[in-house]
Amino acid sequence: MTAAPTPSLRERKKLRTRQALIDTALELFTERGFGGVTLDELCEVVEVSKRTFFRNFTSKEDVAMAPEQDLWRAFLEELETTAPDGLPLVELGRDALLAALERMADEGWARRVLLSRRLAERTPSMAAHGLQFCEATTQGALEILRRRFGLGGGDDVRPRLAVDMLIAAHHCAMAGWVDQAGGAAPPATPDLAVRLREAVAALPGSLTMSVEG
Amino acid sequence: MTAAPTPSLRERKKLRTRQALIDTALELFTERGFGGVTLDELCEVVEVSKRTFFRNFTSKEDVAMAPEQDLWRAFLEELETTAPDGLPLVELGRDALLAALERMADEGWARRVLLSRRLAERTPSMAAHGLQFCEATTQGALEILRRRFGLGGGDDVRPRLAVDMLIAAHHCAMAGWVDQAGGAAPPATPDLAVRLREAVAALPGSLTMSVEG
DNA sequence: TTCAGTTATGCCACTGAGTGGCATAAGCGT
DNA sequence: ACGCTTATGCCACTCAGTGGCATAACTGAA
Repeated sequence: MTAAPTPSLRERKKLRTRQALIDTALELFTERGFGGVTLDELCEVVEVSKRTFFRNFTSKEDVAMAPEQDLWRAFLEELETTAPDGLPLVELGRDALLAALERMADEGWARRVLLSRRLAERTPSMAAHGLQFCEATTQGALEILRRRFGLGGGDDVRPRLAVDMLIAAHHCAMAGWVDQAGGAAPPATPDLAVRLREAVAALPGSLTMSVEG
Repeated sequence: MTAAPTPSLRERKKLRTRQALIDTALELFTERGFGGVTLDELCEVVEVSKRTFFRNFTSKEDVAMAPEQDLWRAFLEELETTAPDGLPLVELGRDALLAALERMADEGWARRVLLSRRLAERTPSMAAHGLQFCEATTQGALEILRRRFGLGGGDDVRPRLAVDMLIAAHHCAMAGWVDQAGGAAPPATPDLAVRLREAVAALPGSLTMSVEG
């Protein structure tokens, strides 16, 4: 929609090293664990100075969480351009997230996210970094909602709760998707979309659910 | 209920240095910012070796988030001993959290949490650490629910969503409480309890809320 | 009080993440 | 071929966090 077809050689080169860093990092971390790989090693493999690494990513955790960050960035963009429709806020967000998900269909995004999540499960600092980015996305989403629709003014906590619910549903969907992917079939983004719909649909039930039943 | 009245001199000493580290850390961080204070400085003020610091806390962020961790620990204990009652899961959790909150009424807990949250607002790594601890608490809560009530077996996502909703409500309550506390009156835990009740009560409305209304 | 046994602490050296400064090379427009 | 911009490389540095080992402090019993 907005991107140029060929964003100049310099840009492409930068993007390529960035991608190489992400892919190599996921590979090495998966092989020997997050703590078992130093940045110096990673940089040596990719043939890049450590200084360059930190111009592309904010931290060691950041490079391994990059795939998910792409999704959230796309989500905010979708939320920015989507039509109100009078839908419930949660469903509005859900549709924006689904649209963002469809944009990720290309290349090996699914594979990368899968590796990233598996890593995050056994690496607290990665999990923390991911959650922090979710929080930042929440803030961004609320800002958009406030600006576009005038929501969240004063002390109305409902928009915030609605966005948090959506993200909770996403976490559930992602967790189930990652677990399922352990078996034979390589996981695909459509599967994740289905799970997200299910999780959002389960929200009302989980609100009223009681311990016996 | 379970604690001993005087847990031996050694224990008390340990607790004292721990508390001194927390208080001094909050003080110094508030004064000069999280990044503006090195652990060596902190340890020098408290007259403790850096090695000792890391026997009490897992990281620099950890010491500043200790007050909130106490709350979550108490929450899990309450959840462990609370009666089912046939209440909705979210309300069960809410009551456990309220009970935990009442346990925090003593001393300057409110003041410490306030400082901690203010710090976390402008220190991403602290926010991340806090979120990660919430996530760990969620896992712990789900484990308790599964063990005590057989919930969450198979692929039922509802318990997980319910717990996440509770935590989202808590975040809202906490955020509002911290903002309000900026004025004159020093904030108290009862105020936080009220806000938590309100936030939980707002959950159904936020689920159905639409953009025009 | 003394004497073991336990446990917290201090000290020291070390790894590795992350930063700042500055020179250089690579892409870019003319 | 020429400057101009921008990414990169290199170097030295700070500081968080860890491991090992000696020592001091507490504890419980003789």
